[in-house]
Amino acid sequence: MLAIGEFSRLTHLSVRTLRRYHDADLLVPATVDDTTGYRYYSADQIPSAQVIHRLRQLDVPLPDVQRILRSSDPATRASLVADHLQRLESELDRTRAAVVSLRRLLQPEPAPVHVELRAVAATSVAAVEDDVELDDVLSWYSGAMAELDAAVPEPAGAPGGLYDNSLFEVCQGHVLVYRPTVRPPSRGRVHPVTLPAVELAVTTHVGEHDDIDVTYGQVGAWVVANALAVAGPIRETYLVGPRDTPDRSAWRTEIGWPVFRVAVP
Amino acid sequence: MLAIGEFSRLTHLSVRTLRRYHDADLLVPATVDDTTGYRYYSADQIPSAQVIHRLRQLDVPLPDVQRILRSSDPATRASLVADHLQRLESELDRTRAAVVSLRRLLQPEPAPVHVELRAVAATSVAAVEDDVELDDVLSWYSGAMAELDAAVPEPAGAPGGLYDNSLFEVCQGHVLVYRPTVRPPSRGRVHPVTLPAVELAVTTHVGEHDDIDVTYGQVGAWVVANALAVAGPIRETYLVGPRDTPDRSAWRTEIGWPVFRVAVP
DNA sequence: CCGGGACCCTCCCCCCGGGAGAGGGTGCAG
DNA sequence: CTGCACCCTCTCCCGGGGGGAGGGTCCCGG
Repeated sequence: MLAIGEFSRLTHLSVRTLRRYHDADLLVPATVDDTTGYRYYSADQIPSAQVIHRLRQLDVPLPDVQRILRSSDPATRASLVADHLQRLESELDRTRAAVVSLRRLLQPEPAPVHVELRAVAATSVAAVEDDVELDDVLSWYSGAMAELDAAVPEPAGAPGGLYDNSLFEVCQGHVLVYRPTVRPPSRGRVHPVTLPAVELAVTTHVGEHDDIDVTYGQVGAWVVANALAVAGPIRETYLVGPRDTPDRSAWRTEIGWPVFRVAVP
Repeated sequence: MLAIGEFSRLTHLSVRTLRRYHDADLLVPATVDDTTGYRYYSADQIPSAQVIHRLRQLDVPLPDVQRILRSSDPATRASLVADHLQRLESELDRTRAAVVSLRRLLQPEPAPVHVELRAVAATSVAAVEDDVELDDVLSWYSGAMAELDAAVPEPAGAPGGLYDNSLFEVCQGHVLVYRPTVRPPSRGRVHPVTLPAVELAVTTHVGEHDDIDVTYGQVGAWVVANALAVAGPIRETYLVGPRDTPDRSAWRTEIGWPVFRVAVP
C-alpha cells in the first residue's frame, strides 16, 4: 500500500491531481482510511495512472478518460481513443489553416479586394434546405450537395448556397444549397425554389475557405463604406470548387451580400 | 461607425468576446458614448479583429496577442508570432510522443520488465552538476554533456546522470551528469566527483525517452513489491544513445534506483 | 512516552478564455 | 407613444489545474 505522496512520485502525477481524480471517480485509491481519510494506492494502480496521464497529455476530457478506462472491451477502448485522435487531427488542420491565414493577414500589403454591386434576377433552382448548427454545416453541405448532384443531371450554372446571418451570430441558422436548372425536380429533400431578385455586393474569394472570413470582413467594410445595409441571407456561389479541381489555389467562391441603400441625410 | 452587434457580424467574434477584448485593452472601440456606454467601432478595425481572431485560434494568450498587435515593427511582430509557432510545434511533438506511448500502454500485453538488484561500487567520475528546473533539464543536459565530452577524451564507460527526486516532485532539483574516467579533470564546470557505492534496482529502458516514466513506474512497482525503499537520487546510464546511433529503437537507457531493504515485521 | 517534522486531510480562491442569464437603459420605426 | 431590437453592467459557470490556510496523523529518534 502506497500513501498518496509515494504514488505521486511513482506516477509523476501531482498529489492535488490524484485527489481530484479520486473525487472524479477516475482513479479511486485501493483503500481509504475511514477515520483519517488517508488515501492508499496499490502498486498495480500505476498502469491506470499512466494511461490517464497520457490521455490527459492528449487533452482528452476527464469524462472521456473515464469512459475509456471503464470500457473493458479493448475494441471499444481503441475506437474511443481513435475518435479522440481524429479530433486532434482535425484540430491540427484548423491550426494549420489559421497559420496560413495569419501569415496572409500580417503581410504588410494585404491584397485589396474588388467589390461590385450587381443586380441579380429571380432564379429558379433545385434546392435542399434545413436549419443547421454551424459545426455541422460542412457535413450537412456535402450530403445535401451529393443529393442535389444526383437529382439535377443537367445544371444550368454553378452551385451555390444561402446562409442565414444567424448562423454566424448564434451558430445556428437556416441554410439552403442549390443548383440552378430549367426544370427543378422534386425528389427526396430536393425541391424547387425561386430565389428572389436582389441587389448584391459581390466579390470573389480565391483559394480554400480557411480564411474566407477575411474576405467577408472586406466585403463588410466595403458595404459600410458605401452606406449600404445588409438585407437577407448571404449568398455564396461555387464557381470553382473541389469538384472541379483538387488545386485549392484555383478555387473561386463568389460571395454576395444582399444590400439596400441606406438613406443618408 | 458600427454598433457592437454589426461589428460582431462582420468579424465573427461574439459580442461578449468583443466586450472582453475592450476590457482587456486589446481592441478598443473607436468611440464610446460617455452617457450610454455604447461601443462604436470603425470599419478599419476589422483587420485588427481578424488578426486577433487568428491568433486566438492558435491559442496565443491574450497578453501575447496584445504584444503582437502593439508592436509596430513588422520584424518584432513576425518574431513574436514565430515564437508561438515554435511553441505549437513542440507541443505537437509532445502530442505525437503521447500518442506513441499511449498505444504501447494500451497493448493488451505490455512487455514485462526485468528488474534486478545490483551492488555498485563507488566510482570516480568527471561531472557537471547544477540545480535545474524540470523544463530546462533537456537543454541543460545537452550543454553539460558537450562540456563533459570536450573535457574527457578517454572515457572509461557509458555516461550517466543522477537526478534528484525533488525534480519530479516540485519540478526543480539537483542534477548531475558524468562520464567515468580514470583521472577526472577539473576544467570549467567539469570537476571530479566520487559517486558513492549503492545498491541499485536496475532495469533497461528501450527506445526513446518519451515514455520513460512508464518504465519508472514499473521499477517503482517492483521496488514496492520487494519491500524496498528509495534512498537518494535516481541514476540513469546511457548505454546507447543519440550519440551512438540515430536509430531510436536501438537506444538503451539503464535506470537505477538506489534502494535499501525495509524491515518487514 | 513524547516531541517534532513530514505527511495527509478539507476547504476556498485564483488562473484562462469564454458562455449564460439577470436586470435595466437606448434607439428607432410604425 | 409604444414595442422591440439592441446595448449596458453584473454575477455565476465551465474545465483542469495551482496555491495556500488551517488542522489532523504517522513515525522516528531521543
